[in-house]
Amino acid sequence: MPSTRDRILTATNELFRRNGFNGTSMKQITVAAEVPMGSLYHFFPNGKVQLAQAAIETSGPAYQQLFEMIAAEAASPRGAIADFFDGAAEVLEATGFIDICPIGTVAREVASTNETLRESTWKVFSSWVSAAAAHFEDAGVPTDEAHQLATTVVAALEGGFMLARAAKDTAPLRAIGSSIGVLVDTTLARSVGRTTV
Amino acid sequence: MPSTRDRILTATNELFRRNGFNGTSMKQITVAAEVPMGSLYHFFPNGKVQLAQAAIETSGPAYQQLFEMIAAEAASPRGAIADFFDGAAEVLEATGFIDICPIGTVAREVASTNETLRESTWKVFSSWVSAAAAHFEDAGVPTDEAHQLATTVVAALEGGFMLARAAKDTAPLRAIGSSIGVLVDTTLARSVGRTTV
DNA sequence: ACGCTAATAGAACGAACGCTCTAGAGTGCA
DNA sequence: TGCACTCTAGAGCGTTCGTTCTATTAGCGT
Repeated sequence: MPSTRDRILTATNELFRRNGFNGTSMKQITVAAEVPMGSLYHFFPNGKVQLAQAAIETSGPAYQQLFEMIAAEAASPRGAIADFFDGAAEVLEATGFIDICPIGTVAREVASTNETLRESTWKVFSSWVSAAAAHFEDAGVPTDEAHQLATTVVAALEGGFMLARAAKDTAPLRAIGSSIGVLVDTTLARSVGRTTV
Repeated sequence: MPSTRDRILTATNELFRRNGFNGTSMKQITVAAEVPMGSLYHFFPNGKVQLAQAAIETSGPAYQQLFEMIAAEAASPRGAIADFFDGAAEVLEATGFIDICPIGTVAREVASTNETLRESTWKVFSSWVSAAAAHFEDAGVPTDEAHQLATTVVAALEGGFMLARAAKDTAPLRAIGSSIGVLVDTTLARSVGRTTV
């Protein structure tokens, strides 16, 4: 049995994946985490925003670690991209199209209404972009171009989650993965061509 | 002064852009639309879901019309892409980073909780994809590939909205626009090469 | 055994939620 | 003028929201 605090964070992220920030109530979280109200406010005395921030900033690095693991096992950047999108598609199907990324949903919900949470979401996204950009740089893509490509990959992934859930079908996600794979490959080929010659 | 019904729909979409579906209350809508509660339920007797559905399904075609206008004025598919993303970036800046697309936010909020609204959001997205795919086909891209590319463009656009709002900066959106422009160009070049030879 | 702090437990608060209801104002046709 | 119907108007319904509150129960160093 994980610690009370961990159970709260896990339950929060899981509920955010289904219902988002505004669609999730504190009561729901206590039920899902099997924790009394008092414990919730004991660990997060500043309430829902503080809890959401903690949930975002713990799940962010967790996803990044997952990405790194997939990237390490893949034979090439393009292979890693394919594994990302295919893996995401499988998770979507397995979970009945619950959102994969709780952060994307929350990001759009709170961007205009809560500066604290907006900054948290961006902190996570930008760290993902930096991590992906580093891999593209390693493969020979110039810094600026690598960063741009990494930004596109993250955007396409999040956009893919949205379309696949709206469609209740993984086809859009797989199509996007294929397109992004092509983009990564052509970008790499162009960069290597330039730097090698 | 637009009709009461139109004022309600406009106010609803505007509030959805800021606060999403769950973050917007019926009371807020009556205030923004300058309409009494009675009128709201007169035009949308089935309540918030019916109102949201109407808002989504009226704004969807409106955006599509805007897309078509931009596409018609652009010199090439790639130019159209650039105009889309640059235009979106300018709107974001001008409005203080209020969401451009109310549908994307709502889509992720309700996908797991309301089948009616999920279907509405997908109806809109898939019509956008079809419209974009038609343009790529006109430019010589085979049907399947055109559809895949169009899906990617929509996903990248929505993902770009998310990142730009989270960052409070249009740089991610512009970077993504540039990448997608490259992708469109290479796909077109490859298709034309194949079909011409 | 004691005292102190961390954590558990859930009832209860005022505010806000989506929605219903009844009453009246406006409009067009006979 | 009188009738029928659409629309306006907002108070008030029961429910749920995020949060606070007081009380009780573990865990642990001494």
